[in-house]
Amino acid sequence: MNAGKTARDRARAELTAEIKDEARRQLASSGADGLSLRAVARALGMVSSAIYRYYPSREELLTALIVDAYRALGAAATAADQRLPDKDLRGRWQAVCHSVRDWARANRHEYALIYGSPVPGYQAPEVTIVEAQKVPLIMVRVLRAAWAEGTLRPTRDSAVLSDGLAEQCRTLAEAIAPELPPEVLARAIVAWTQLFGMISFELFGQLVGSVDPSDEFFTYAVDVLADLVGMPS
Amino acid sequence: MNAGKTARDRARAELTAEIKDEARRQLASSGADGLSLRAVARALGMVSSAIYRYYPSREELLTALIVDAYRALGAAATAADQRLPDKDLRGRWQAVCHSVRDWARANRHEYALIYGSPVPGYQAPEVTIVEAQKVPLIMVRVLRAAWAEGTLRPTRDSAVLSDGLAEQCRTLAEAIAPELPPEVLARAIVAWTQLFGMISFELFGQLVGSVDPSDEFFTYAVDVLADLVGMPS
DNA sequence: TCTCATCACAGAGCACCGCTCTCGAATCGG
DNA sequence: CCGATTCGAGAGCGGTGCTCTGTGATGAGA
Repeated sequence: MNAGKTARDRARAELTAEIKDEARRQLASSGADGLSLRAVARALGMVSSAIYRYYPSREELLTALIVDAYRALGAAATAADQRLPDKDLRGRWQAVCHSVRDWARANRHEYALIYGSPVPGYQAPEVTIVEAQKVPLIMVRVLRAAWAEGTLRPTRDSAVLSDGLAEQCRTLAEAIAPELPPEVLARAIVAWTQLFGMISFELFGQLVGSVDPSDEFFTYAVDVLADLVGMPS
Repeated sequence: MNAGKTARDRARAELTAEIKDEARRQLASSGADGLSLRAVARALGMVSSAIYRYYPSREELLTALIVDAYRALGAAATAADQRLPDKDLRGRWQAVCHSVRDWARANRHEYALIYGSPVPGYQAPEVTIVEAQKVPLIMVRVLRAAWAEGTLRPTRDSAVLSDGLAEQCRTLAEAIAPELPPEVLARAIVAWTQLFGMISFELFGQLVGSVDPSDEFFTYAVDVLADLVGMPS
């Protein structure tokens, strides 16, 4: 893939990657706040102004790290899903949820970077939005499989969708899962927000004093969620 | 309350408050990252080093703002709960949930400060932990009222508590609600994490492209949650 | 009321940050 | 081989948190 490129081009691609790698290392050890272009430059033995030849600003570097983080998380979830037999729907659902948590715990600062408080004034470019949809899409994929099988259980409680919400869910369904009724999608979104809510609470220290360590609580909650969306047991 | 204090003491208390107020103003407009001691000092017409007589570091100022934010949120939730008749349990539950969201939307940066990614290396002092428990305690209070009435509905799905989780819930119950069985408390924690998960997703922009605006979704989800914890309808 | 310790504040300064500009050297395409 | 482009180094700007020092105001005890 580097064939036909000049030495300069190859050097540029390599350095761009090295800068990002070093930045990721610093992100992992000191968080997004502690990531400094000057420190990255220092670690790479170059002068700080040289970095700007590769990333025009600190924000662009962070964006690159954000995209990578979403990709890595999506890959982890996909792998977890595919590791189980297609027919084991509830198992797949649970595996996906657990893989997200495992990745988040293993990459706390990268998780915080993408699911923590956004930097004020930061406008997420299109590509990050696309990557961010990966995990929910995998969750929907499992749901679709269950729906296709006809084993997805109907909802059992009193909450009903308002007209506007049903409309939003139908619009969403058109884009990602045309056959799913709005009720199913609405519950999927509940499950989605719940999943990340738990993980954020655990990682951000809100669970200290209640269910910390939270392994068993997480397993339990994932089970509750599986029931909520109607996953067959 | 200032009686018996010297002029110096009163001036000190006043300035301490003024600094915090100005800091809160800056927090509201530019977020925690943008809060600068120097800017606060400038706005107050003093030199930056003078601030350190009142707050020994930026972190201490942030801690003061964090405590205030927890207090304000707790107060909002309490007020929402008390605004409804004691007997309207489901209404109280929903009102508390909505009040949290409303407060968060009206004070985005303060919400991000307390429920977003924590500053790396930041150790929450005891007082913030106490204040942080206010909202979940109010939720538990409504639950206890329903339990006392005998109208709390039993759980209806397949998820069962593991031994360790049941033990954690019992320990927690001893501290805050001795009569509640672990199953109820476990579900309350699910609801708690779900509530803040939704709000964070909404405020941090993760809902863009699915259910944004999310008013109706939130109302729906709160209803689902009420069912989940067994709130009578 | 005088005295002396304590306190508040201004200012200078340190080390860091993101970012810009300039300049000479290396590299490239024609 | 030559002109154009790219690159790295360095200096510099304005900002940050924080420390230190000197000076004047304030307060409590004699």
